[in-house]
Amino acid sequence: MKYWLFKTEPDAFSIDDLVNAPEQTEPWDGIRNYQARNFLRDEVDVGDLVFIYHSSCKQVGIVGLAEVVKSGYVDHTQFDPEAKYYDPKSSREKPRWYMVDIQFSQKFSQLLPLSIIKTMDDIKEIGLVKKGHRLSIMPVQKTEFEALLSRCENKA
DNA sequence: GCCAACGTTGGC
DNA sequence: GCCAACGTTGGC
Repeated sequence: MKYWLFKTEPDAFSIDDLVNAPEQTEPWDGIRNYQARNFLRDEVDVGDLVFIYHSSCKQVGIVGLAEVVKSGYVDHTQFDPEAKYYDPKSSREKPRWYMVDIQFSQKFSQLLPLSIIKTMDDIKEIGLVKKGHRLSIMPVQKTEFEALLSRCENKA
């Protein structure tokens, strides 16, 4: 099992939207970055755990946990000229972009702010704390995942 | 809204 | 294949 962190802008899609989604499950579409795509297509597996992270908003940080329920498949929105993430250079014969489905697992009673994550002694590798790392899909080491998770859950 | 740090594009 | 220009991300 692997661990991930997915960024989302809560104005577009928040943890509460995931809670309210049918079966609390949502396709994670719209990823248009090759490195992130490679993770979605090749490495994210059913059963992997995913931190949901709110970015570009007032309170930036980890807000909840989800589980992967469907591994990489073609993101059909790339073929739809009406869609926000339409990619005219992609084709059905050679699709460029992939997505996975995730299901809500839990919402933490308090958001774990990025500012706190940056001060945690045992959190040194996650992309969030590294300069200039902007990937919206990033792997999380098991040890760091566990440290972050316990920090989130102990903050009742 | 600013701006630093990336990623992508396209001319050569 | 280089690299300048441009677009995007995302914290602050």
